[in-house]
Amino acid sequence: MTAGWTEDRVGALKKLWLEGQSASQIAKQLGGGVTRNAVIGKVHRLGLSGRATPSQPARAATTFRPARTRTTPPVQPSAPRRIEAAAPAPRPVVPPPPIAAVAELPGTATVMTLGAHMCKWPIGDPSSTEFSFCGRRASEGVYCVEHARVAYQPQIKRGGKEELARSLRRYI
DNA sequence: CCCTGATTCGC
DNA sequence: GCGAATCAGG
Repeated sequence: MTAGWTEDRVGALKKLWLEGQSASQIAKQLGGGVTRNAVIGKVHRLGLSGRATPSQPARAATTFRPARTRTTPPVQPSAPRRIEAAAPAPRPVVPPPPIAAVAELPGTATVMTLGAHMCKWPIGDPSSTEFSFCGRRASEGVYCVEHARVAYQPQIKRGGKEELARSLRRYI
C-alpha cells in the first residue's frame, strides 16, 4: 500500500512540521509506512523547508552541502540541472521568535490553506487555533518582501543578549 | 551511534 | 510527484 498524499495527510504534515515536529516524529504519527525521508521529501516539495520553528536541536542546515553524488555517471559536462546549487544561496537559518513577539495583523493563511508560494511567516502560537501565516506572496525564499528582510538579516551586531534583544525588538 | 534536515536522482 | 539512498552535521 502506497500512502498517497491525500489532502488530509498533507494538512497533518504541514501542521506537525510547522509545530516543530521532527520529520521522524511526523512520519511515526502519520503511520502507514511513511518514512522520515518521505516526510522530508514532501516538505520540500511543498516549499515548506526552512521552517520558522526549529525543534529541540539547533541542527538545521548549518553549513553548505555540496550535495551528494551517489553513482553519477559523467553524463554531459554541460548539463547543470541546478544552477542555484553552485551559488551559496543565502538562506535564513533561524528567523526571530514568532511566539509572543508578533504584533502584526493576523495572517491570511492557515496551515491548511498555506500554499507553496505564500509567505510562511508564522503569526501567533503554533499550538493555538488562532495560529496563522502571513500568506502574502512569497518573494524572497519562503517569505514575503517584508518578512524576508527580517529573516535574512545579514548579521546581528555582536554584543551579547542585550544587542540581540534590541535587534529583534525592532520588528515587534 | 544516536539524532537532525538536505539533496539528488531513479522510478 | 514520490522517496530511498546518501550526505553533512550536532
